[in-house]
Amino acid sequence: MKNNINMFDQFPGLGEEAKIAFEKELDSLLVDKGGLLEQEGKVCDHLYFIIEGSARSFYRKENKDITVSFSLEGEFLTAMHSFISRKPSYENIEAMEKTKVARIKYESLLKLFEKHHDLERTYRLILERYYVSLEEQLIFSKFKSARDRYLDLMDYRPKIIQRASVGQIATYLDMSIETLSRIRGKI
Amino acid sequence: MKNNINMFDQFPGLGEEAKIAFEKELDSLLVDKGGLLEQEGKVCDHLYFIIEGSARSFYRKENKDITVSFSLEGEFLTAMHSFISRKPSYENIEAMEKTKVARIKYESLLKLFEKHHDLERTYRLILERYYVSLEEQLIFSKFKSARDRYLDLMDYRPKIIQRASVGQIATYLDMSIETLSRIRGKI
DNA sequence: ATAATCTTTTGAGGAAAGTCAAATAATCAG
DNA sequence: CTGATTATTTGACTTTCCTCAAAAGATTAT
Repeated sequence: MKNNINMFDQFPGLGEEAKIAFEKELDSLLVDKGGLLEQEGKVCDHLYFIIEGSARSFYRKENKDITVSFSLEGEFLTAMHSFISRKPSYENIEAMEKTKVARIKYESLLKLFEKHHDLERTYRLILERYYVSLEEQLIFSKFKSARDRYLDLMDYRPKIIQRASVGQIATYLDMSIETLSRIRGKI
Repeated sequence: MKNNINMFDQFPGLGEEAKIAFEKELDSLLVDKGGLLEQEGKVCDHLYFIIEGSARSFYRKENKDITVSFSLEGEFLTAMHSFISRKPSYENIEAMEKTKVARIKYESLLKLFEKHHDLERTYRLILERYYVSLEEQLIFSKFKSARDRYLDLMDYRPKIIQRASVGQIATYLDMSIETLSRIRGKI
């Protein structure tokens, strides 16, 4: 449990009772590099929290894939669209290295909301963060050139540049591998 | 009040009490074409519901602007990023024609949440919808060519094509006015 | 260690969409 | 209604980034 402690640090409003009830519903999971936490075509039933390691969310289109987000230790993660809508996901989530996650089932979460309104609030806050980061990503992708998108990523999330491959970063920044490689060469 | 009735139709789980309490906190507003509901630099304090008319959310970058979304009658609307984070907004929201909105203050909403948990849930659902549509927009902007983005908009939201200008649609679809004009010419 | 595989870099050429400029069409104010 | 302003279309040219191809560099399995 020591590992999970920081999970709630981000949500000071949460009462002891709710934390305990929440933790009771968690189970934990170890995934190897390249292993899938979520797969397109299936409804996403879990909200994850990364204890150790990192993950990548991506869509597949024909042969190429499009990275939507990278997640590191201490972050919550799910295929939000499917988790929300209860429809099959278009999203895949894979571990970028050996990764340990805690996770809670959608159903369990809804049940907890009935008893613990502060948990529903916390979930709302997670959702809000998700929203904010998505919006930032959208704006940023529209305003900036390929080169600036890369420089921004270096500023904001340098760890990702260390931990993801050029190919993965390229699909995240919406440019070809070759373009990214050339940009990196000229810094 | 007759006008507002459909506001809750979208949220069947909501109890009578909560509806009444919510409506008590609403005030309504009439904005002329081009009038601003929200302005960059200010914290967004309101959640809006469009009773009649339409609105456009956009960011400004140097001289050009970037349209993030269009909203029509029956839809909720706010500068979500600022509304959530309580930081100054980068977003502007303008009426695209003479527009009637109902709105509730952020503070009022939070107070209502204390008493009416079903309202907090409804708000969560609004947030979820916001999220889903944003994600769809992000994916769609990455997967598709300029031409396909336009064809998609025609399919999904034909009313927008009728009501927004070529310039506004172009900034929404992230292409130049000229490119959009050429695409329209070739259909 | 060595071959086999996968990833990244580099080069050449091409496609998509952008910019600038001018012409045409639509809208608005008096 | 008419001139003035604003929006849209069209054309010529440029830029950005993509694709294809091949070489160089890492990584992995045997």
